[in-house]
Parts: sequence; C-alpha cells; structure tokens
Amino acid sequence: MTTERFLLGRGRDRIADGDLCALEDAVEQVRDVPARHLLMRRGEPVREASFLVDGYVCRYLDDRQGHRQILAVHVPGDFIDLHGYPTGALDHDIATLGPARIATIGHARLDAIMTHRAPLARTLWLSTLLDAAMHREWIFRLGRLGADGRVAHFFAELEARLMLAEVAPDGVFPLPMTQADLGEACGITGVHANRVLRRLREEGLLAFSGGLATVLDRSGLQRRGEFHPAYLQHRG
Amino acid sequence: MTTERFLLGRGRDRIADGDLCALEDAVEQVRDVPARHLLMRRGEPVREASFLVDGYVCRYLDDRQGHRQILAVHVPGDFIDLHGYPTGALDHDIATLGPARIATIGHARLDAIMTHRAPLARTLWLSTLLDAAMHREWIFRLGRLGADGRVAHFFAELEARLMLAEVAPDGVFPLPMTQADLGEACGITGVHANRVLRRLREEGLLAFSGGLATVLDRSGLQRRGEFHPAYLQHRG
DNA sequence: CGCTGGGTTGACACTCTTCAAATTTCGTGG
DNA sequence: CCACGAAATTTGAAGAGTGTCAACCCAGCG
Repeated sequence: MTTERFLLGRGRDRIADGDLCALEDAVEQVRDVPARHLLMRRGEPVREASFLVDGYVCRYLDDRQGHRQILAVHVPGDFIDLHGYPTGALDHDIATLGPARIATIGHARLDAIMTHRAPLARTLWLSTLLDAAMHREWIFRLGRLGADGRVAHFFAELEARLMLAEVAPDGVFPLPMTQADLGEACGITGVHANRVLRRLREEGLLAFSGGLATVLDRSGLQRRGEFHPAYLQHRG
Repeated sequence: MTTERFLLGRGRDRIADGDLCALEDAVEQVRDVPARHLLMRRGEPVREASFLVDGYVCRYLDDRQGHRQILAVHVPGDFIDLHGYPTGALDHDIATLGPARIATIGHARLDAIMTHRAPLARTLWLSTLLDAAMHREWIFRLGRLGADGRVAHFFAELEARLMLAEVAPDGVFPLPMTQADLGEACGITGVHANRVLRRLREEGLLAFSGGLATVLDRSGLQRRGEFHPAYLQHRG
C-alpha cells in the first residue's frame, strides 16, 4: 500500500502526518466485499484489523430463534474489529450491509505501531472507546425511548457520524438497509418500523425509502430521538 | 499506598506480579463513599482513574424527563472510569448504589505505566474492551428480550461477573438496588419489575428481596435470559 | 410473464405502562 | 424499645404501544 489516502473520517485530522502515513503503509490488503456478506464469525481467531474504506457494515448478535440484534453500524472511516486486536477474537458476528471496500492491517504490524508510536497507540485506544460510547447511546435508545424515538435517534446518530466523517454533509445519505434491518437495530419488528417511518415522514422529520435516507428537519429529528451529539466528539 | 492487596477480581491472575505491584503502588488515595452518592458528572474533566475496591457503582444517562437509563453496574475489581483516561472526560454520570470503597490513580501515574509497562497497558485497554463487550450484551438484552428475559439476563450476568471476581461464588450476593433501579437497568417500570421478580421467583429461578439476590437455578436463569457467559472471558 | 423480496395495510392479541391505593419495610428520633 | 414518617413493595384496573398474522401491492428480474 502506498500513500493512497484511504483513511477517512473519524479523527483523521487529529492524527499526526507521520502516524497517518505509518498506518496507511501498514495496510496489507484492500478488498471489495459484496452486500450481505459475512465478514467475521463469533469466536474465530482474528489476526488482522479491518478498516472500512467505503460502504456499510454491521455487527450483530443472534437470539435463540435466530433473530438478529444489530449492535453497531459502521460508516466509512471506522475500524470495524479493532477490539479484536487486544483480545484476539470477537464475541459477535460482522457482516456487510451493502457492498463494501475494506483495508486490513495485520496484528503483527499493529504491534510495531503500538511500541514505536505511542500517540497513535492512544488514538487506536480512543477509537475503541468511541465504539463503547456509541454502544451506551444504543442502550439509552433501546431502554428509554419508544419506537418512534428509537428510529429517530438511530438516523440522527448516523447522520451526525457521516457528517463528522465528511461523507454526507447535506443530510442525505445512502443506507443499504431494509425496514426489517432497521427493526433489528431498533428492537422493533419490521412491520412496526414501516409504521414508524410513515409517522416520521408525516411529521416532516425524515424520509427513508429505496435505501436513501433524507433528513428533512435535523433539529426536529434530534429532539424526537433525544439525541445529543456530544458523545461523538472525544477530546483525546 | 503500600502493598495492601486491594486489587480484586477481573483478570487479576493474568497480571504479572511486578505489574500488579506497580498498579497498587500507583494508588494515591482510597476513600469510602456513602450510598446513592454522585461520583462523577458528565462533561467534567477527569484527572484520575477510579478503581472499585468494594461495593457497587452504576453509570447512567438521563432522558429528557429526568428518568435514568442505567448503562452499567460495576462490581468490586472493576475500573469504573478508565475510559476517562484517554478521553479526559466522561459522557455520562457515575454514582454509587450502596456504600463503596474507591481507590484512585492519577492519570499522570498512568502515563508512566503506559510508557514503561507495555503488557500492563494492554491489560488496561482490555479492561475497557470488556466494558464494551458488556455494553453489547445490554443492547442485546434490551433489544431482543421481553421483561422477564431482561431481568433474568441482568442477574445472570451479575452473578457470572461476581463469580469471576471471586466475590460471591455460591449464587448469593448482596445488591443494593431497589426494584425501581432494576427497572432503570432493564428498560421497564419499577412496577413491572416487581411483577417480573414474582414470576421468576415462582418459576424457581431467582429470589431478590431486601437487597439480597439468590440464584435458585443458575442454568434455568441463564436459559430464561439467553445468557451465554463466553463474552466475559477475554483471552487477551 | 411469473417469481421473489421488500413494502404497506388491517385486525386482533398481548405485553407493558400508567395511575391509584394499600401494605410492608426501614431508618430515625423520642 | 417504641412510634412515627418516609421509602419501597405489592396489587388492581384500565389504557397505550407493539407484536403477530395475514393479505395485498409493487418493482426488479429471471
């Protein structure tokens, strides 16, 4: 991997140029993965870290009847399995939503970075802490909000993250999820997700159809989902 | 702080003796905090890491009407705000449940540990990753389970963690939470938590009264909550 | 063309919340 | 040790929210 600047988004401008180059040089492979493709299975040993260059990826757990609970949705610029670096394994599955481009960095090369580039090491730690912060917001979403609020919060978060990643600055972004997927993220059924989306559209907050999300009223959507973007801005 | 061995639980035996001593020597203060006491407020700068020696502590977010969503419950042996070390601030509040004893280590001393003790640094990272893994289980609990399953999962997790921390090896443990608190952790009302507890007791799975939890049927409780303890055992 | 997967809608059952009141437990001061 | 007040628990009844099941529609695609 040469100096191709694939590293987008999340905190890119907080990383020193030298560290950024080191990270990009450590990339061993960039591959394209089709939609709805299982990337990593729970329990399998992880030997490399995957960085999402383009597309959408989700992590999920299955319940006893095989119904998924989506735990996180990743956007371009995210490491999707960095927590598998210190632990060596994952406790959940990871799959693409739409087609995705993924860059991988072997754990051995991360070892070298960890020992020789302390500031970058801390940045990688921060990245996993941001994941945890988003997990906490998902807990809040599922625990305290009704169906409408959950969906509103979900889209508000996604839009805020895409904005920070400088992917979709205008409130319109593609999202290759079905209404059933949305339900699996928000803890509701696909049928109910449909009714919720209709209400949010009628209220002039959000339109989502054909895999394209359009935020019609950002502050209204955030209010509806009790969404406060502060947790996305880690000081580091 | 001398060599008093206050470091309990979580992965203690995975830490080299030298590193363990370094950590214990870094402790600057040990203090006792009364029950229902706010320890840290969202947004405030964090200058030290807190380690829970004894007692129970919870982290939570408030919704617009001031209702809490409990995000995590900490047991003896947990760092409760290690994620505030790389970030410098917290995005949620932390409070004691019952009376607690807390040891603090200044971030400056952690800096020294991070640079001179790479294996310990990785252990600290692992500790925050275990937090994230528990967050994911809470997402699953709230997203996929009904009220009975959520409460069962909550107690199953707590019992498993206390067992790993070698605090309550017999399935009986104190838990200074009211039924309303339990509801705030499981995303249900306190009234409903009461009815759920009665059902679980009638099914012979769990008894919880007067701040004392008794697991009557461990495997039954785990089945009821679809709880699989694998995620608690990080390989590291 | 017909098939298939996703989206949409309606009717009904069930879970959980809400509100209210009664009861028990617990801490505290007398 | 008792009395008292506050907090927590318990129970009932009614209503809102969500799930379930079934049917139908629509677009894309072989």
